[in-house]
Amino acid sequence: MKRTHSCGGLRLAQAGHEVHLAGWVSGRRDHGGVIFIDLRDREGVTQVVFNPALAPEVSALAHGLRSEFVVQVTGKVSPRPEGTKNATLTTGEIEVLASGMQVLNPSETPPFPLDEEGVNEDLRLRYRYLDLRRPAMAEALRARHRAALAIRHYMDQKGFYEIETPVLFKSTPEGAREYLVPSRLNPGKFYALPQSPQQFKQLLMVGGTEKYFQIARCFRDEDLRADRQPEFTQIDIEMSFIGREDIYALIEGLVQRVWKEVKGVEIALPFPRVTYREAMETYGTDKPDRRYGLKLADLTEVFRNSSFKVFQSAVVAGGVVKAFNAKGLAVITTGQIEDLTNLAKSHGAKGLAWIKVENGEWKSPIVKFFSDAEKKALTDKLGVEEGDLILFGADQWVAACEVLGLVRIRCADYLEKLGKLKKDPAQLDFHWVVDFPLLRKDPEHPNMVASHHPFTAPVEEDLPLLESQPEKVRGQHYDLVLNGVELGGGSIRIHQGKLQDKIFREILKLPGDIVQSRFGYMVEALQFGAPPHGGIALGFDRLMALLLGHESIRDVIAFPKNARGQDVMSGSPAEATTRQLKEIHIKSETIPGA
RNA sequence: GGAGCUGUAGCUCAAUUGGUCAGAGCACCGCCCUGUCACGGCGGGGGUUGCGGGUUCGAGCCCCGUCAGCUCCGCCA
Repeated sequence: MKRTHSCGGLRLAQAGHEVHLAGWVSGRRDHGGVIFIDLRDREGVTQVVFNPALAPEVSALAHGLRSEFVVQVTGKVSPRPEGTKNATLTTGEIEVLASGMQVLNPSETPPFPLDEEGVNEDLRLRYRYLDLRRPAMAEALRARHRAALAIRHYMDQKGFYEIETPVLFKSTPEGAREYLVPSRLNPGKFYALPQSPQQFKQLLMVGGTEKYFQIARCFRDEDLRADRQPEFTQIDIEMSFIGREDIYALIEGLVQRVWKEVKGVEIALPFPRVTYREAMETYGTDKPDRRYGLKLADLTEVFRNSSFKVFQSAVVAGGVVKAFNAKGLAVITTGQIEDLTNLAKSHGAKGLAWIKVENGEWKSPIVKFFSDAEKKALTDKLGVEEGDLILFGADQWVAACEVLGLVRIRCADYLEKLGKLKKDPAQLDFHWVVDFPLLRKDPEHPNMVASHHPFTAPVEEDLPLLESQPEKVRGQHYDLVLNGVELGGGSIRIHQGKLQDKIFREILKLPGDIVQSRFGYMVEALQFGAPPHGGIALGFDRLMALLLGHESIRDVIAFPKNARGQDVMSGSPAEATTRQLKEIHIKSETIPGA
């Protein structure tokens, strides 16, 4: 053994013991005579003292130590002299008086300091193996391991089996764009990497497994975000003979366990339920951040007969007028108003109407169109006061809500920077969003499409509406939301083959041959006595980011990709050779001769 | 596909209206220093201001283009 203790473990109790430590030099203070080295491993830091009076040869050697050298030290644990204890270190009561030292490996000068925050992320990713030595990253990996263990213990206690499902799967083009994997043995054919183990976990239920879970890697070839990676990890769960309430109870217990074991934080149960309709009406999103107000109000009736044509015509067209009061944001700059307008426009709005209330005056390009009655209704409904900013949306219901929902979030950011609003990460507003519509209209599609996926079961009492008013049918779907982040979602599935087939053919109107080739085996499986079943998937990376207070899931993944899906350390993705391409029967447009 | 922000030493950043502005701290190298923990002192090296054009007597600063990183919109059944 190269060491007898970790660099985080020594206390006064070990005083007088001869120990071996090994680790990285994280700092040195060379006084010419005595030299102090902070020796770091993943458990902590211990001060090593080289005293020329006690160990002249070793001390001479210690002059040559530099940052990130890997060394092994032999010495005696000694209480620090009075007045030199360091309360910021867990090992601060003691130090190790070196009697021997060996450099196990020297190091180049690190390209960035490992003891400071705020280093350019691109550089950190390029040297991820150094970045991972930083205590914050070491802590993230430790916590992630703890969380995974807590999940496995909890799921085992609840009677679940952890079962692996294939990574080489089949393309199901309805959902997210997939990564394709060419098959060498089957020229011209491709696997696809799963966007989730959805179909396999349902087939496990048909297979009588009853309770399945998996900490599963999933793949989606879509554009990246701070909370989206091309490969990410889901806590995937499915169970038989259950209803929605069973899933809520299971997941609430799971989340409670994880927060308790990793953070020591007690979470109150049960989580509140919010309907999709209510979330959209009030917050303009199906994953609301309810830690702050800025709630949306409906003003459709106020402007039904307005002389302001933009609002009035939206109502005539069957739409709505919505608004919210960004309390205290009248100090907004012209540039910020322009940003908000661009945000609204990029989401399909024609513009963004606003009113600033400053010095007792309503300042706005549109206020001249408002009657006194309309102004009074606004004041009453939105609680308008000096210093407020009112923002409007007028469109079809979903569009108006969503645009204002985005604007609301951006306004909250502005208010937070002004110190007028606080989004406290310690406040944990878990809630379920329920009663989603089963189907929705998609502008790029002639028919209705599944709001989530086509295996979601309709709410039973809505079944009679499936043919007559499909848009009114609610799905047995549920999302788990925390502080404006969708942590996960799932549903009770359709378990009757006939109903599943009807959804594919008659409601989603997929061509018969497509249904057969893509989902035939699913429909067939459901016809062999599939049990009623349902499940959920939680985003493990997002969960960890929220748990540890990180903005980006990249900070809780050991080797993440950048915003272009590249690993800048290894240089992936990279070109393939002509020979490789030939083997898998691929011709490249960008590689000559391939 | 679109929008915004950013790009100056190894790192984090500064440089008034375009005018000795190529700078600081840390890091690095050398010398000194026996109780520091952000050790201290003296000295030193280090730059194609992302890249390419343009305007100007003069560009880190203004204009155009381009590249890269991040964030957001679209996208994410």
